[in-house]
Amino acid sequence: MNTQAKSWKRIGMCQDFSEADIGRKVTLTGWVDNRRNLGGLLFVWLRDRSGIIQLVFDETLDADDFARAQDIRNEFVIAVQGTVVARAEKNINPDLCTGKIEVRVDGLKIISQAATPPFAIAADSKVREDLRLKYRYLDLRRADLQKNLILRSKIAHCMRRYMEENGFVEIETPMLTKSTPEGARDYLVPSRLHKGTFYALPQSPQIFKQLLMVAGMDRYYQLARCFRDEDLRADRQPEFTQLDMELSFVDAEDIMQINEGLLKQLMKEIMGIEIRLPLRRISYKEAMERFGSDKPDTRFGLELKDVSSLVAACGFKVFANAVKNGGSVRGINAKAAGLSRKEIDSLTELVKTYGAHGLAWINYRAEGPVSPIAKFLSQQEMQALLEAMHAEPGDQIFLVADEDKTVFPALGALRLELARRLSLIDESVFDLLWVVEFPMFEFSEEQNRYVAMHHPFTCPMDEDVAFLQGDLGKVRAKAYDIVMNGNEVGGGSIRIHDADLQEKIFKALGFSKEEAWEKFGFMMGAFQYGTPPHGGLAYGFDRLVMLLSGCKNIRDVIAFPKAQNAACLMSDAPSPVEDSQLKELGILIAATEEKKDDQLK
RNA sequence: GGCCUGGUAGUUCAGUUGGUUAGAACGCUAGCCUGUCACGCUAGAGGUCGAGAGUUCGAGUCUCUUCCAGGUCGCCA
Repeated sequence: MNTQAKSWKRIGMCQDFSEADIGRKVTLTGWVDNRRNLGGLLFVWLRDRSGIIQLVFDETLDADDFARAQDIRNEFVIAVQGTVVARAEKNINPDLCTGKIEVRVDGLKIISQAATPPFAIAADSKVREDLRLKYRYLDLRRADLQKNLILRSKIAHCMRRYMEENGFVEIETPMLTKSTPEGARDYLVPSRLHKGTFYALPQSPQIFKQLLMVAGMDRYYQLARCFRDEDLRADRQPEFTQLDMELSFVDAEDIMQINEGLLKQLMKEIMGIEIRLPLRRISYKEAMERFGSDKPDTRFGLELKDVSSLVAACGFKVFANAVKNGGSVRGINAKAAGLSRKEIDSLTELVKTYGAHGLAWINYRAEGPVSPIAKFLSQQEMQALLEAMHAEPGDQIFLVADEDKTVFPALGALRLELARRLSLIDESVFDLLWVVEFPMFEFSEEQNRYVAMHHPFTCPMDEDVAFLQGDLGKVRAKAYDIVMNGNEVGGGSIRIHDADLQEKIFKALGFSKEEAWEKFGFMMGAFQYGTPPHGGLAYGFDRLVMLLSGCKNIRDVIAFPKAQNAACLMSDAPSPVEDSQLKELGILIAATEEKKDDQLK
């Protein structure tokens, strides 16, 4: 071999080379992406994180090397030495960044052979999700996933830079923390030194960041790992990352302003989009009434209309009763939708999953309205209804009648589904807005009491404090969510820094002073020693990256995500542990069905 | 916990009313090939139809149970 004495250290990555390097002697390393063997001539695409460059092996190569080149297979890791040469005009590949050049190989080293991968390593390959997750390290070789992780890193860097420039200090908070009631299920970690007790992994750094304000750190931020033991969704993983921040001596206005600055910088640097400030703000009430959602997608219309008063006295019992019982009848006008009966049936199934009992519809044809509820309505009632819905011939009206807490989500979901089916969403638009004036409390049927909608340290709006002794449902919070394209990407609030007010809130939530001290004592204790007014916000970092990368699933922006059942298909976590480990922790596992079966054998 | 969709070759999928030996493309193996870039040509290997039970003369196809994956409602302060 004529090149043995030379170094095999690469002098650059695959995509670093261009026509400017023609004639240059190079050493390259990477994975074999693809090969085309023409007998006396062999083409290999060499791939690394940067991209692809074509290698040519031909008769000018040492005979030994050429023979070994025949053994090269996809995904082998190789090193080559050679010369960058120009491609003839007719051989230029316009789809490749390096398509005008190639490397004429004069030395080959097979660094690592590869078994045939279980699926093709290609950007567009459709592969079963469980296979992708089991062989995640191969899946991550795909250019599109690598692109996502690189974008994720860029976004994190952009955020950190903005925070540092604005006087924030990055501080790490503990992962082994105290389990607190309220909120999501905790992931628990048993303690060896204190048998029978458990740490909890943080659902968020909430309490610690507030204590940092008590400590006088003034402005804190962290790219914080968080854990919630709840069921997964396409945009929800059990462990995830937040950009978390907390600021002292601020009001909601200050926090929104500083975050608008962050969003502006982010959109400009990452997406090349100039957003106009200040961002739109709408109240929770308005969001629900107009869009049926507290995270409205306002890139399209199809707004909800309240027609309760028009049908309160009509002959259709479902409508009349809904209004009589304090609920409402609301509708959406699907302009010129032209949906078939079958499609309407599938929409009915959709609203039923949100608890609606049915979906009333009206096809407003040129010759008049056609509807299964037409026979229950007088001509005047129908006319008033159509007018209220701004109906024109060709439109389809959909109506849901129930309690508001059912009507809103049902119509909110229907609105999104209609937009998808009618292709009303412009995917190139980024729609950012604040939703403000959230309710402080929501009634939990399960616990038969009011619970904090955000968390119990959220400050109520000044003008609503009086309602704390009365109608808790009326109390609004100094809380705000940032919504992007119908997704909640961040949320926060002004916190309570006044012990008396905090006590009132706990009382409203049904905690005695003793209970509150037992659960949150270290925090309430801290607040006795001089607490600045403070508030903060946290972004769902993974979700934000997902939206900015255009991905539909949060797994595609996380290096090693969990499957839908929260398991890691690659490492097989969670898994049983050795009995000795359990013994050391003082833990006994209650017999499961499986174990009982084993014992019977 | 509920609902919906899917599971057939290594991968992506087709498989009609239950009926002969379950197919295609890509990938893989071998051979040929000096300008390929979705290389081409020839030949070949590769299947517990997710698993179990049932109906039937006969099940990839029908029924039940179950496992796995995805989506979703509940849940996610």
